[in-house]
Amino acid sequence: MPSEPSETTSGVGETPLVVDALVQLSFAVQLVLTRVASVHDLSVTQLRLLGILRDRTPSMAAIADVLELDRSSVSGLIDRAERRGLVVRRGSPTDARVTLVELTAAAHTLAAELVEEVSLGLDALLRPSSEADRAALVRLAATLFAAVGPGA
Amino acid sequence: MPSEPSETTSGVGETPLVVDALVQLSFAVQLVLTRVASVHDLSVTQLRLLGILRDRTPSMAAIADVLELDRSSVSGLIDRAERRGLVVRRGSPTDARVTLVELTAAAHTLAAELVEEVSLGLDALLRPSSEADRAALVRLAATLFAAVGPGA
DNA sequence: TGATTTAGTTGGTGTCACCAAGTATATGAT
DNA sequence: ATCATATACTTGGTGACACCAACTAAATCA
Repeated sequence: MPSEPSETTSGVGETPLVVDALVQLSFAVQLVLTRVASVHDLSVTQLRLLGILRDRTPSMAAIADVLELDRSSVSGLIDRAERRGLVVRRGSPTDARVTLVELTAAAHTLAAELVEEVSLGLDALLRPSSEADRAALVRLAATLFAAVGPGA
Repeated sequence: MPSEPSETTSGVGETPLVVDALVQLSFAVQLVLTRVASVHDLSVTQLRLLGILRDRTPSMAAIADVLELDRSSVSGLIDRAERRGLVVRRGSPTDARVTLVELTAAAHTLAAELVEEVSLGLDALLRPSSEADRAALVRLAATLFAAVGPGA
């Protein structure tokens, strides 16, 4: 539950502290993403989209799966991205039903900048933490990643 | 956000891994929040709002500060929450300009359920990780708050 | 008192996410 | 080979959310 720093009364199991920490951390990261995105006049979703397309050219359906969005949501998302010159729709050579989505050259450049800026923002967030704790975070995310699957 | 060597990063060395981990983790948490919220027909923002109001009765401005939202966004947020019987607007006895926002009894009950469900969801996420890594996560989040302060 | 700041609302715009319904293409069963 | 069904994507409609600019009302201070 997104609460403020302290106080987590109930809490199931015996891990309210961890739960709070996770939620807080998550919102802090989202805030960094939101800020970086907004500097470039993008939404966090568009930012995420660029991240996904940096090394892939997936179908609409594949994008919907990764983002856990409805297909129609992806249609709109790609419409807007296309209108802004960030992506191009391409037909699939093997299946006339599918549409593949590809980053434009300009968007590739932009994506690189965004990665840089997000890194800077998150580094700032992590700077006060110990190296050991950061390593633990990486392990934790890797474990989680194995269970849940690729997210962004 | 997939990684890429972020060259110019000032302080930390092998940054991209940690950055990736953080972002992945953040989206995984948001996904849990989104699901829990949607089961109760709420948005993540409303969920967050309930979390904040659980132990406070802040002014509109204070809510805007904590959530880092525009005041007008908070107006709309509270409008919708009020329409759904989750909160009540109360005038301040000391300053006729300010509006205090309070959870209804029903919303208090709901908030407790939500905390429960989020805890379950996040516990599931963390289950495969070691106790030591979870402890590191808590430390990390705590450090982060000391530096950045509440609000995220 | 009169000017300025602060609190909150309203109106307008754009993004985003959903659902239901529709088209087109592929696949499977008979 | 054909017909039913499944899959890929789009369209239209709705609502939430977030922003900005402009506005009212109440405090503050000069």
